Amino acid sequence: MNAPSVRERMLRVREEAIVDAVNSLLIEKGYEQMTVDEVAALVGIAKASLYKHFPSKEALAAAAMVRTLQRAQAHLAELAMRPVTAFERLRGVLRWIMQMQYDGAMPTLPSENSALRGVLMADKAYGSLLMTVSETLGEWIQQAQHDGDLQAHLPADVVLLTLYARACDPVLPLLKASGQHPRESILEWLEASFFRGIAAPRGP
Amino acid sequence: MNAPSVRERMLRVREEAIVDAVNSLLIEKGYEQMTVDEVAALVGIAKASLYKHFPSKEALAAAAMVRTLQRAQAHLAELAMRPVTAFERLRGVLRWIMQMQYDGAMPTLPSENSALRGVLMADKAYGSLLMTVSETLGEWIQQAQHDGDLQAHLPADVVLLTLYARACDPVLPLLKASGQHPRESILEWLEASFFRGIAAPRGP
DNA sequence: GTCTATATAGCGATAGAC
DNA sequence: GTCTATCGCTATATAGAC
Repeated sequence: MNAPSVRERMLRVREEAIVDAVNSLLIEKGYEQMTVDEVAALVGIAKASLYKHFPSKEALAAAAMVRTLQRAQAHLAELAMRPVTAFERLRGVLRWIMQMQYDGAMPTLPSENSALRGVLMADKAYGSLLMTVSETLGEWIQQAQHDGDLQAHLPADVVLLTLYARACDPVLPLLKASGQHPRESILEWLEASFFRGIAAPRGP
Repeated sequence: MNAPSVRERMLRVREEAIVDAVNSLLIEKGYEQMTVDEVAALVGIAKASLYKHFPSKEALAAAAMVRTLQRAQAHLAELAMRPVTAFERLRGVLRWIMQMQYDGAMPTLPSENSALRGVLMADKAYGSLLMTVSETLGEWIQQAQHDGDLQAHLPADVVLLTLYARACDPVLPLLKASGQHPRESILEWLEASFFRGIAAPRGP
């Protein structure tokens, strides 16, 4: 293959800037309240120019969510290379989710009745990425259960959904917004409550 | 005070029907995707008539959410009369939330970037109700920590938010929608993961 | 208070010049 | 491929008759 031409590279840079803008608006306002006019204004180009790159608002949002999933996948690949237990890898995933959320870099996954949900379910790239990621996580979950680090009686899909749900949990952003606790405390409390719950350990 | 007149009672019945419709549409589609036309159609009256009862779409949603909070408060009052520990009362609250969610009777609390959030924060009735409920729950949380049933090192506001977050957690509806597990299993798994987490109990 | 009909505004998407 | 200007639709909210 030839090296990308100058035109192609400029195109990619421009589209990356667009996806950046979409991403931050998705984080700030969510899909429904994000307007294409705002995206154009944030990128600094006219709305009509946006539509030369992406055919619809839905495609804009899908591109942003696909990029987030790609970054998640890249982080999984890093974790997979570390010589640690499956449990430690899952812990790493949770930390990554929470750090992204804390830093305001994670567009919250669409909950049940969001219009974005329908958009993503119709997007093939998103769907296949999600399947790949889920398979990797599913293997780690089963391994961690086999190692005796996760409760073995919980179905793997329950654990997987519980983990995904941390990406759209309002607790972390609300605690951050309250300004009453330092970052590390918040991350530790939420990690602990994810793995150990909030109840006191039982006596003998 | 005099007994309510026939007119007043009809008014209340009509408005109750409106709130019912709003509630089910909020559950089904969420605030942004719910249209006032749909509400009117579901109630069976003209849209203009709706606006004689409620001044805006925001007021419609707020009324529905206030009623949900009132029902929550009523359930708290029931729980407060039972001769059980604070921990058991909190467990009862969690079960109530999950049962409402499972039965499709709970409009999911608005997460960070929903327009509904701004609506509710501006609503005085909702705000004062929320404060009352939070105070009751806060007392139970502190009592349960004092009893040694909840981890004492977790700040009460973290526990409170974690509990509230169960009301907008997508895990339960997704598990229900998957159709792979019976209702009671789902409720038990989620209750257990809330209090005990998903990790296996530690060693020695 | 209920209706039909309409005003008003915002937004997704497009036309057409350059 | 970028722009300005505009279309077309939908949704909130209101006017005015009964």
